[in-house]
Amino acid sequence: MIRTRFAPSPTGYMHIGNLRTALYEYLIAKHYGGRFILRIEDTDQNRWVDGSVEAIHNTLITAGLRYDEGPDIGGEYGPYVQSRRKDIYLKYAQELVANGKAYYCFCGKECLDALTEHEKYDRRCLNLTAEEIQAKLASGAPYVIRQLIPDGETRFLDLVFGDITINNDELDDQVLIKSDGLPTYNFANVIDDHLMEITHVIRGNEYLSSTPKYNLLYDAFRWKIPVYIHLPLILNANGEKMSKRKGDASFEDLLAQGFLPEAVVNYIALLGWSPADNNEIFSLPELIEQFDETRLSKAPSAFDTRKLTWINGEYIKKLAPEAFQAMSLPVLKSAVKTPGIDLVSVSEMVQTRINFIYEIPQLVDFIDKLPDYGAELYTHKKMKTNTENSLANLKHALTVLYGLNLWDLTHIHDALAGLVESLGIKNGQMLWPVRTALSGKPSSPCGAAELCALLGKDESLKRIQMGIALLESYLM
RNA sequence: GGCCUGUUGGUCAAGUGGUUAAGACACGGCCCUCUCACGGCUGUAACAGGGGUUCGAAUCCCCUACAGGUCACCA
Repeated sequence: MIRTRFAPSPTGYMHIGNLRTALYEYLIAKHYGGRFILRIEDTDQNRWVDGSVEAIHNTLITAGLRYDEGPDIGGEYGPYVQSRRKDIYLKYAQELVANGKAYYCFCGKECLDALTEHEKYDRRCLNLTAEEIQAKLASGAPYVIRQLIPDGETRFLDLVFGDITINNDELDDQVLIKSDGLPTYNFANVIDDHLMEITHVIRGNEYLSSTPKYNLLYDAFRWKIPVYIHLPLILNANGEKMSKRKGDASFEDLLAQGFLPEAVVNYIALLGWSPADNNEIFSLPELIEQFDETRLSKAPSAFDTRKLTWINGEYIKKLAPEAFQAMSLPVLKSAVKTPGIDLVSVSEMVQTRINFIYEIPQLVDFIDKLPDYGAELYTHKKMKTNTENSLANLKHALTVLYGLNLWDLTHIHDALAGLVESLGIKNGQMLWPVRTALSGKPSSPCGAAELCALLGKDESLKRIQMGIALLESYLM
C-alpha cells in the first residue's frame, strides 16, 4: 500500500508550489490505490500562524484533494500535528544516544558563535565523560541532542534526479532535539514518516541537498528508506522563485481573480509533468488515472498566467449549460436590470466568449442602456457598409420590422433575410447596420436578429429610429 | 565560497544515438461568419557555448557560461 503525505508548516500561506506538491502526492497515492495523509509540521512555535490549519484544509478540499488521514479527521497513525507528538521524538533520540549514534551537546550560543561561517561544529561535547554529562543534565543545563555523522559517503536514488552521492564531510552533526525539547524539522520528519509508514516522500527540490541527512537517520535506526521524489521549482514570470513578497499569486488569490479551482489544478499538474499523449485538459479522476511519476521533469518551470487563462476558458466552455448558468445567472441578474430579458439565452450567448465570469457584465452592458456611439461605427469595409447605405437599410429594416406581428427569432430572421433578397444587397449591408443600431458597440455577443428578439419589439424599433436619427444628423 | 542540481522556440513541453526536432499557450495569416467569440486550417520561432566519443549526438563524456538549491537549535 502506497502512502504519501503532505506536510506543510502552518505559516499561513499556501503558494502554488506547495499546492502542486500536494497534488502530486495525492495523484501518486491515488493512482496506485494508496492513501494520502495530511500532517502539520509545527515544531517551530515561533512561526505558527493562527487559522492556517483551516486554510490548508480549505485549500486542499477546494482543490479536490481529499486526504484520508489528517488532524481534523484522525486516522490510526495519529496525532497528525507534530507539536502533539512531542514525547515520541525524545525517546527515539535517546535510543540513538544509547547506541552511540548521537550525543548530548551543551554548547550555548557563545561557543557556536566562535565558529566561522562555513565551519562545522567541532564536536567538543563528544568528549564529555558520562559523569560530566550526568552532572550537567542533573543541573538542568540546556542541551541539544546531535547525531554523530559517520565518515564515508551517502548515496541515494531519487526517482526524478537519479543517483546522487555526497561526501559526509559536507554534513554537520545535525541537531535532533532542540534545547526547547522539540525535535528539529528533519528529525521529526524522519520519525513521523517512518511511524506513519510513508512509502513515497514527495517534496520540493529544495530538500534534495538535505536528503542524505535523512538517510543517515534511517540508517542509524536501521529503518527502510522511502522512495524519494523531488520536484522542480515553479518560478514566476520573471524566472524567480515564487513568493508572497514579490506579489505572486497564491491559490486563493487565483480563485479571487476568477480562476476556477479545477482549471488551476489542471494547469499546475502540467507544470513539471507531462502526459504520455497530447491531451492537456484533465479532470482530477483523469489525472489520477494517467499520472505517471516517471514523466516528471527536472527543470524548473515558469508560471504562465496566459496559459492558465486559456485553460480557464476551456473549462468554462465545456461546462454544461445548467452548470454555467449557476455561475452566470447571478452575475447577469445584477448586470441586467431591464425586465423581460431572457437571461438564460444571454447566458448561452456569452459562454463561448469569456475566459472569466467577471467578463460577463461588459459584454451585456448595452442591454440596459444603449451606449453613446458615433456614426462612423456604421462604416465597415468588409461589410461594405458606409453611413449612406446604412441609413437607407436601417429605414427599410424599420419598416419591415414595424409591420412584423410575430416577434420571435424565426420571423425576425426571415423578415431581414427577405429584405436582403428583395433589395439585392449583401447580408452584412443589412445586418451590420441593424446590429450596430441595436448594440451601439463594435462587437456584441450575438447577431442582429438575436438582438431584436432579445430586446423586444418596442426597444428594437426605438434603437433603430435612434440610429436613423444619428445618421441623418451626421449626413446633413 | 564548498557541495548538489538544472539548461529544447517568448512560456509549458515531447524526445532516451539516425525524427523534415512533436504538441499546447501566446503572436501573425486564412477560412467560417451580420460583429466579437467558438471552430477549422496555416505561419514565425528552439536543442546555452566549446571540445571530444561515434559512420552518425538534443540524446553519451569533459570544460565553460548562466540559473537555482543547500550549507541553522527554520521548515
